[in-house]
Amino acid sequence: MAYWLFKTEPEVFGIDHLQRRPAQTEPWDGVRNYQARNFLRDEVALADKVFIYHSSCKRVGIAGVAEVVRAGYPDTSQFDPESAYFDPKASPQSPRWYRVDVKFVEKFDQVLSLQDIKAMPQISQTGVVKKGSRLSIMPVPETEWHALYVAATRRANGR
DNA sequence: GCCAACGTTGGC
DNA sequence: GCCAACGTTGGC
Repeated sequence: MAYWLFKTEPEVFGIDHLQRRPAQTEPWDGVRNYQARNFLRDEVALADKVFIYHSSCKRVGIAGVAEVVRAGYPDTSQFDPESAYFDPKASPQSPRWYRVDVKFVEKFDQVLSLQDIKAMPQISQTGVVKKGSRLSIMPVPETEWHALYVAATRRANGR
């Protein structure tokens, strides 16, 4: 099993939206970056765990956890001329963009802030701490996942 | 709203 | 295939 971090703008779709979805499940679509696409298509697997990261908002950081319930398959929004994610160069015969389905697992009582994450000496690989990292789908090394998870739940317990 | 960093586009 | 111009991301 692998671990990931997915960025999202909580005003558009955040951990609360995911929790309220039917079956608490949602297709993670609209990713239009090749490096992120490659992860979704080739590497993100069933049962992988995902940190939901809130960006471009007041409380930037990791808000909770989701689980992959369907591995990569074509993002149908690329075929829909009505969609903001429409891509005229894509076709069902040769899809360009992929998505996975994720299911809500838990929401942390408090967001583990980017500031706190950057202050953790054991976090160096997870892209979010790197300057200029704009990837919206990024791998999290297992050891860093566990450290982040402990930090997030410790905060949630009020210490 | 600013601006640095990055990805993409397109002329050549 | 280079690279300048442009658009977007995202923390602050």
